[in-house]
Amino acid sequence: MSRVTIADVASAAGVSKTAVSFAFNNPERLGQATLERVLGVAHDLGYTPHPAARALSMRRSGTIGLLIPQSLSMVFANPFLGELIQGLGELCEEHDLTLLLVPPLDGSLEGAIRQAAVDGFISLGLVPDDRAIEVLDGLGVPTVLIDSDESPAHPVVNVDDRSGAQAAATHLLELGHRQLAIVVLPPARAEMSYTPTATRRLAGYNVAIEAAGAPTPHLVSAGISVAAGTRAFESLPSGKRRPTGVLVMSDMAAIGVINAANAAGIRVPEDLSVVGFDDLPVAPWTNPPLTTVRQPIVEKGRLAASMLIERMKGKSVASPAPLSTTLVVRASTAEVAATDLPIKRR
Amino acid sequence: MSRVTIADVASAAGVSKTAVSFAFNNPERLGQATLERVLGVAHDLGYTPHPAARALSMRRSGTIGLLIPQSLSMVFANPFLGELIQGLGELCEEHDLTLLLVPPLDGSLEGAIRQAAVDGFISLGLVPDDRAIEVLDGLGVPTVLIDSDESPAHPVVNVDDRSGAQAAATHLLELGHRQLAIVVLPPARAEMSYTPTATRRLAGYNVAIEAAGAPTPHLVSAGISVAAGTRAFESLPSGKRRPTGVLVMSDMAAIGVINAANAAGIRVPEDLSVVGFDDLPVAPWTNPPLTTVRQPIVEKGRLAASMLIERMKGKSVASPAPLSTTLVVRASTAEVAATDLPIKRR
DNA sequence: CCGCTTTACTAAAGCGGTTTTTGGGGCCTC
DNA sequence: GAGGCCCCAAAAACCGCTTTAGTAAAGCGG
Repeated sequence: MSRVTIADVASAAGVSKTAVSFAFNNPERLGQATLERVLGVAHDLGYTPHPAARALSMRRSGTIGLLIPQSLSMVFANPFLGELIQGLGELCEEHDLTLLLVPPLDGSLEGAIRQAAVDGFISLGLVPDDRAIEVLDGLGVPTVLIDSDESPAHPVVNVDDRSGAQAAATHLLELGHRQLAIVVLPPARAEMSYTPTATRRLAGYNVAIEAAGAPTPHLVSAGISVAAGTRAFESLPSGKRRPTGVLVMSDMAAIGVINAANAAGIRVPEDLSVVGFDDLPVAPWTNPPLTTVRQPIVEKGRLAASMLIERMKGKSVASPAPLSTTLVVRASTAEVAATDLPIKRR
Repeated sequence: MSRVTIADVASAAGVSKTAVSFAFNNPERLGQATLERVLGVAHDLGYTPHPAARALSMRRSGTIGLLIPQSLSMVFANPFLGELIQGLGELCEEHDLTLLLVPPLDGSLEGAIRQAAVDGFISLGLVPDDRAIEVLDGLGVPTVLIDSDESPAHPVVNVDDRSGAQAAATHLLELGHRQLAIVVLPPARAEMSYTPTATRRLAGYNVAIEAAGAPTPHLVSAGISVAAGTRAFESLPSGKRRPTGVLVMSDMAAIGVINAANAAGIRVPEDLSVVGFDDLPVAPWTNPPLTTVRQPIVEKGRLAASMLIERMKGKSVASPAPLSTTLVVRASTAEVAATDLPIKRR
């Protein structure tokens, strides 16, 4: 009961393999009668070209790979990826492409890359000189980077993390907050330093804080899950050094912070202001609704996919300007409480 | 600057292609010295076996396909899929597999299937006699069905939709609601009837309603997005025939219903009780927190993936019993208001 | 009826690997 | 010193498809 091959169809229809192949890919090169006969026989036999054989022969698999630096269960816990895929998906479907999710296999992204039969890669959060990207380059597979550093070798799609972060910090400072904490995104892979995204956001926060002459904020690193946000809250200083405002680099972690605060009897926003980052669809529904920095995630995916598709056609594309971010003020931020005002401390 | 092939490595190392292949796949068949030399040369040249060629030759691609009946942008708007992929992903990574998302291409799932070089398929929400599944069978690719009907030909992973739905309806009825509406999941594909899931949930709702002798509920069909829920609410009867309780087959749509109700000045749960289905992570954060039926989505993915992997090894696996569902009561449901009590109408 | 182009189809050479089979020494054994 | 074994490595077949180059027959103007 093995698979029906092109040779089976050919002999059943009394023609050559070539004719069968033409029937599907080059019908105008066949006579009307033969064409119909071949197609008929192929259909009766339930013939489908073997995708791998086709890919090998045509040097094209009809698939693009999404390079994910962490495990799938980790990264899909954050709706961010779902949003991104919505954007990628639109373009993929438009161009008859399927999307392969490529997480590290056996701890190694490079190994996973080698195994992936794709026409192009979209990399998420990897710096251009990551080993994995170098492997990609060696292979000559077109690649587009999302949330990375500027690179001469690759087109890169970014948002204006810095301005967004700066706006978030400024917002808190204008509400009178001085004692701030920052919840930083963790490195994509254990041995690395901050992700490019985290670095830019951190810079944005700090610009505003320094400009306002506020004290150096307390830094905590936390994953992108609600649970990680909870842990981050618990590691914040308490007592009189407790921050009155927290800048969180991810909405999911921000939700964790809010939950943990509520559980600890600290009211948001009365006792603690929280600002997220992303503006995920859940942001308006949290309790209280989350003040956050909006970034156009779906658009990011769409743009990256369209650029990759251009590259796959052999055209060269330039990195676009970073997409703009905007602060969305909801109810998780408020003026600092009177008792927390710096003036009280004098 | 074309790709480095096995032949390049072979000639550079002064050996045959066989030796190079053995160096990677069968190292013990090579002498120590040759092995090291070949591996060294391969590394220097940056050689990586061509995945498609490898797949063709080995009859194995190291990829499993997730068959998605709708467009990616549609289906990823619901966190359900992200949850499911968390479960699938765990098993994939454990077994060094990557995950290919296969939505309909050019409107045709079958076409997309043919193009996908995978070792097995997981199908979401398709009935066993769907054309797409038939194509799969013809190909002899192992397949596991999620959210489908019982099938002798395929293992299928389901949850106990019926009991869950029945519990949800019973809950509302016990709170005194009589005038109910049901928001049904739409067919997976335009030409089809209700999905297996929708059918089972509907049956569960109806069992409870009939047992309580309540009037026939109003039926509305709506997609799985918030916006669809909003539209569903707007098409509910108003005036004295307005339902006091709504049973929604998806949390996202339930959120839309709540939003729309709030916007229309109808309070949840005082004026309207809403029950969802899924218990997505957002359910506790909605305003008010959503009463809903919990189904173990991640577990569903895990189970389906592990079954598929067994099948891919040639073992045959039986469909497990439906995973259990439980009603989670939160704040979106309450006793029917006095003015709505049937007794008032007499 | 001859040479030329078209039309309709086929043979064979890839695509880049894996795997089965074959063969060439070197070392033992009797 | 011939035969037998083992160890390594190479040759060749194969996976299933596409595509180039080529051929036989048909069409056609003169």
